[in-house]
Amino acid sequence: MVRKTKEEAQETRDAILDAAEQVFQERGVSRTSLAEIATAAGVTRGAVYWHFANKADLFDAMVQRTFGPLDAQLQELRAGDDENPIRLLREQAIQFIDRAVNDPQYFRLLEISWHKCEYVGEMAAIRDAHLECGNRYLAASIDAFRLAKERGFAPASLDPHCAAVGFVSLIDGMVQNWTMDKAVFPLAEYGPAVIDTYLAGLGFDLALL
Amino acid sequence: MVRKTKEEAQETRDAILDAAEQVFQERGVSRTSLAEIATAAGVTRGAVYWHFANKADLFDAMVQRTFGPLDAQLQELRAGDDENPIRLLREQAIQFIDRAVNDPQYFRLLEISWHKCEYVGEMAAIRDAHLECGNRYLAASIDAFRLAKERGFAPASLDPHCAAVGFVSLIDGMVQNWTMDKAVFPLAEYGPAVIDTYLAGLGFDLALL
DNA sequence: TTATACATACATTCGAGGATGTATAATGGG
DNA sequence: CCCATTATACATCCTCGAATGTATGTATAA
Repeated sequence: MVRKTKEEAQETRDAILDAAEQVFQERGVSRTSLAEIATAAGVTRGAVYWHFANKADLFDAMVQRTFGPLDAQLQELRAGDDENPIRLLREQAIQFIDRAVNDPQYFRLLEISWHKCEYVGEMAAIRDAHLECGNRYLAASIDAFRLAKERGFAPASLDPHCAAVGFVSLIDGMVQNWTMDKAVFPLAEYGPAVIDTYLAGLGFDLALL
Repeated sequence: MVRKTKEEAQETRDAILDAAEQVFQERGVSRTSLAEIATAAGVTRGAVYWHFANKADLFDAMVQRTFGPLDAQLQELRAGDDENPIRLLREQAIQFIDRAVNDPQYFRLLEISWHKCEYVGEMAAIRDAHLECGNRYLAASIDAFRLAKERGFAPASLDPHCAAVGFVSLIDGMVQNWTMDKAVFPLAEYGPAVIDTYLAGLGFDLALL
């Protein structure tokens, strides 16, 4: 039970992160002590403090583990050279919804960061990162709507900024409400339908998507 | 500083609730001690414990103070005998947005319950109340869409449940995103526009609203 | 005279953050 | 290739402050 190999050390680190997800989801971030996480992971607080400076650092690592790779997908959106950029925007939104529905770990992270965590104090940095990521997604959406308008897929009256705000708010709102109580409505079914409703309201021809 | 009259006692109670709003917003619910609230209110912990059993009880009272009367407005929606119930639904949604923009106390409560509070443990009861309130609003929205369809204001293909989920999610998402950073977009301006976009996508004639 | 509306003081618990111990893997020298 | 050294990956221990809840004191309104 001492001095593991580097691989084993990585495993315990992952075990701590896994345990943190579980306990954070059950008891909330600020109410869980590092001792609880250690116990859930089958180690002592010493191990936790070895791998992470404090709870905020642990939380940050936990978030980065699953939300970090998400940035790559964002780049894909901006680099997309589809004739109609809204097609890709729609695709990725539906992918996001599908992942929230089917990937339990992703769901846990969403639930924790939305309903089991207070974005204040040392968590403010994480909040800012979260917010900045959201803003980059919004910026990409604005670009997509603007491009689509220039290419004639949307009416000239369309305001790209307003349209994008509504689009991302719609998705955020649906997934957030769904994470509060999955039984209220079937997200996998309603999600795409509501998105298409909104896009139709903007004047897009759904047959072209 | 001793034995006040009943009126004065009510004033200190309100002062404690006011202070709680401020401190909760600044530092988050779980990170603020009752001592901080007491100091901010200009009293001691004794006063806080006299008026409230503990932090959860205080939080509950704080929420009820501003969100309690909201239920009455909900009844208004169900009792509304407008020919087109979506007109009233739209009106109330815009009122909600306006209040979030113009009423600082209302905004504080929204920000606290969305971003500065963890819905776990003893707060779970409050979460459930919050959720139940949301579900009642959703139920009222479903009714409104169903009625509107029956009366021919919407195409026969409209699914009232799905339409209502999208509607409330849209509003929730916009106001939530706006509370995270007011500078990203003008809620008072975009809110109604996005709502109308969505309603148009559902097939409603905006001229009739 | 009693209940109220607090202030003050006290006991207890709990979690954070080091300090320290320690067995072993990794590394370098002969 | 073997051995000594060092760094690693934890476990254990200790101290400290902070927050909670309660108990008690007390002046005044009722």
